[in-house]
Amino acid sequence: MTGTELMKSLPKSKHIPRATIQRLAIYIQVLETLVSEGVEVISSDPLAKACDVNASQVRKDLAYFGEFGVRGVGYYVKSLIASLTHALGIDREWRTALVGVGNLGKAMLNHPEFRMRGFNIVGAFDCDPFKIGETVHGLEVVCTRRMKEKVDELGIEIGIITTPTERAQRAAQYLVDAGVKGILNFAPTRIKVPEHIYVEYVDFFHHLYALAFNITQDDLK
Amino acid sequence: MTGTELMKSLPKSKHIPRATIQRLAIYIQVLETLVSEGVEVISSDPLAKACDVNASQVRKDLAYFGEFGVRGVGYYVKSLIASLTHALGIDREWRTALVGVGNLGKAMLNHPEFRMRGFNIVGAFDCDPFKIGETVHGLEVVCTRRMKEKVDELGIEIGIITTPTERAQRAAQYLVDAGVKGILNFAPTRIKVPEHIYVEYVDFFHHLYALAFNITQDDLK
DNA sequence: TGCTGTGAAGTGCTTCACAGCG
DNA sequence: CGCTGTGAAGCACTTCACAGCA
Repeated sequence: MTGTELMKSLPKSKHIPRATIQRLAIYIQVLETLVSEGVEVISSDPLAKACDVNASQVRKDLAYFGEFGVRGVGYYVKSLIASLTHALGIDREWRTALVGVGNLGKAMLNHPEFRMRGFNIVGAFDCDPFKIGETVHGLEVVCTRRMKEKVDELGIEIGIITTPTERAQRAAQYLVDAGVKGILNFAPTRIKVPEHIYVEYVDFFHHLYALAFNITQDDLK
Repeated sequence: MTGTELMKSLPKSKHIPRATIQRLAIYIQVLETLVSEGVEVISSDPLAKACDVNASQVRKDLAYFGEFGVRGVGYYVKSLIASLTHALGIDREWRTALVGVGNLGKAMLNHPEFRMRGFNIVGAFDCDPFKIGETVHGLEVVCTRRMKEKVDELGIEIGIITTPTERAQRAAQYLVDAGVKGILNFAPTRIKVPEHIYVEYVDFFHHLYALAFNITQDDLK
């Protein structure tokens, strides 16, 4: 399927719910598993069950981006993956920079899936003089102050913050000043950035809180 | 404030939206920052701004759990934190087990905030014979097959999966069989568990997809 | 007076139900 | 005939607006 074909199947310019985007990521994940199992076609019902959502929800979500299904048949798995990755804008390379080369930062730099999924970490920054110059997974750790220079040079659009909590805001400021368009923040704190910069938070504690709450509720019964 | 006082301020038995629980975690995060800045009282409006939500939303969310505010004044920060952590059930120790001692797993075992926030990682499991017996951050890595024994012995209620994608389902099965009540899954795949087990997913790629989508949309304009 | 707590109104996402097409 | 795509209905969360209390 070509890019042109994909483009013409974008009839909607309506606002797309954030929840839909989140589910799209799940659909892609499940569809990739299906490919590895040799499944070629799937209808909305089993796909929905595998994703823990309603079948109408699946069809409606997909319909925001085009008509990908075949009536009476279902969706061709591989072509649907292609359509969805295109719709999300992840069918290309995204260059990212990581700030904060601690335990978590190193784990991310060594994580093979970033490259596999097109989110190349091409810059690693830290403000600790003992870490600067060190090579982690083939990448030289550079001083935070040289961020703008590197971001421009390498065409970096997304920043990943893996600093300790107290240095997250400063890392965010450096990334914003360097001109990134989005930030993935692993530090367990809110960061302040200008309106036009997108921030996504990865906070395991929020998820642990949700687990604790649900388990506690159950135990009360 | 005592536990008894907190209990009596739970007048609602209505269903609490999941979104509310997620925001509660944010409120606690921001309130903790306020404490460290020496702020003693805050009203819903500035708290809402700091959390990027509507002030009514804050008041309604808090009202699910009791009446914590003082009219004409606002909320006492420290006492509100106490009330909210109690409401979520995180004002106690939760014992957790980690499965998969790779890069990410080690980063988690070395992450000081787990203990700080009461989510003690007291068991570390792996199926790799070269890793079994190794000590990571003072914890001995134990064979996955001994999970039930250890979970019972240590009173573990929550499992954390940091295995590679393909071993996540097996890890989940071991955890379920061992009797945990909730699972935090870092592997980028859906896992199948019985109805009564809670699962939370931490998937950075989903967040990166959202960033990529938003940035792409902006660039189109 | 100032800010909370909350019924009522508003909004947007989800689910239903079925027309329409392969 | 089976399954998609979609208007309409349903439902849940969010925001408004103000009564009520410190």
